[in-house]
Amino acid sequence: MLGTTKRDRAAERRETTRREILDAAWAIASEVGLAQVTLRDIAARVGMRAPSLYTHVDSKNAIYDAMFAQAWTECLEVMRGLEQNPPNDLRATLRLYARTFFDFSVSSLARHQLMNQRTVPGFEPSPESYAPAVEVLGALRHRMATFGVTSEADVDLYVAIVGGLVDAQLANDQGGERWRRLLDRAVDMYVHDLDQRAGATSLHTTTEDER
Amino acid sequence: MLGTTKRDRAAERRETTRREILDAAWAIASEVGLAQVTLRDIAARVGMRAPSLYTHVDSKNAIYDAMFAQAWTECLEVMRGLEQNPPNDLRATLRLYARTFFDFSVSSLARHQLMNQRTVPGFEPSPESYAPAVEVLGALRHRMATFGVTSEADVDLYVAIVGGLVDAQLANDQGGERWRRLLDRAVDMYVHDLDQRAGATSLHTTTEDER
DNA sequence: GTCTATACACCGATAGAC
DNA sequence: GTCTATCGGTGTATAGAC
Repeated sequence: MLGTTKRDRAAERRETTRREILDAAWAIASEVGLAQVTLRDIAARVGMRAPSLYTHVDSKNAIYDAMFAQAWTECLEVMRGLEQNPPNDLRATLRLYARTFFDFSVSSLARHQLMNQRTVPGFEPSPESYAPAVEVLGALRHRMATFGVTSEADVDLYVAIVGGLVDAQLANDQGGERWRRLLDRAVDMYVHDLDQRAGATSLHTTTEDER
Repeated sequence: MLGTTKRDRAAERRETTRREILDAAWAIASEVGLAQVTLRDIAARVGMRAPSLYTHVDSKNAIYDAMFAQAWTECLEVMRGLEQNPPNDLRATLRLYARTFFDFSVSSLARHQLMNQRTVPGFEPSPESYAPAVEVLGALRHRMATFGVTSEADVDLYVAIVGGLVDAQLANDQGGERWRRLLDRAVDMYVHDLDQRAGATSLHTTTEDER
């Protein structure tokens, strides 16, 4: 049917333009900073005037929202990729997850600020865009549960430690490895704490002392 | 001398006005958010027009800079206050420092954003304003050194852990205690790791300086 | 010295012509 | 769909009143 084809082509074109807008926004964000992205700059990069963007996006924050969803979706894919050939002990798993998330986070300051910090004044992610972020945490929770780590506090502590290392790295030694070097040590000390607690409650699920 | 008195009085008045401006900025920041502070709102609160502020401050970022210095100076005083009757073992000391810094940070979101996050787009603290922040870290370093903890990595890890807990608390459970409850556990596991390493390096627990 | 009015350049967003 | 014109908002520079 011709009508359908036409409509598909139009939708496809629309999609492409939207992609170009987001790509332009990412480029500007990584060049001059996330908060320094302006609609006029985005428009100029895709060959438009600023108001024309509004036929493709609802607002500037909608652009941030789409970028937020993109970032966390990409993160989710990276973390899901780890489930292919997973390590069979807790320590190696948490080391791998920590390093993967760390490297992903540290590889783009603008993206990390969008994902994890509130560096854009008025922006609050929509529930739909927030979903993949929740899923990343859910995947981690599920993975940890297979090793018997199920308590909220245990997961919270792991998340806080890894997040703290990421933040410290980006804030104080951007492009360096000063905090990255501490990842394995931090995980080991966390796992040791878990083992100790598991021993106390006689909930031993993993063999330890590999290293 | 009359001249001197007059000049003193003028300077005093100037100082007072400056204080009022900063107080107004803090008030607005805690009410509507740090980035939502506008010169016109500050001016209105101190009974001025926006441009008049420029006779007392150099720019809006200069206001942020002064607030940054205030915040870290206050933090320094709080942390210095702990040196009055200090605990005599490492664990208790690090627990105390962590909890004190945590509670200080968590008690004002706007202040924490200004001190530790880059939530204000164009703002970068001046070296003078940054000084008290460095001093806080220096005081911690000195305190830890009295217990033989001198390596940069050891201090870095402690800072990252505490900072990670603070960020997680403010980002995910503002006003709650979900991550605050993990403070002692985190410190204990950190101290245990230190002890283990001190044992592993057999001889020197204190003379492990690096870089 | 303090403050004001005015003005400028920039921002996100809207209205309406083509 | 894209444009121009414009609105209300921002930080800030400056000239001049008191």
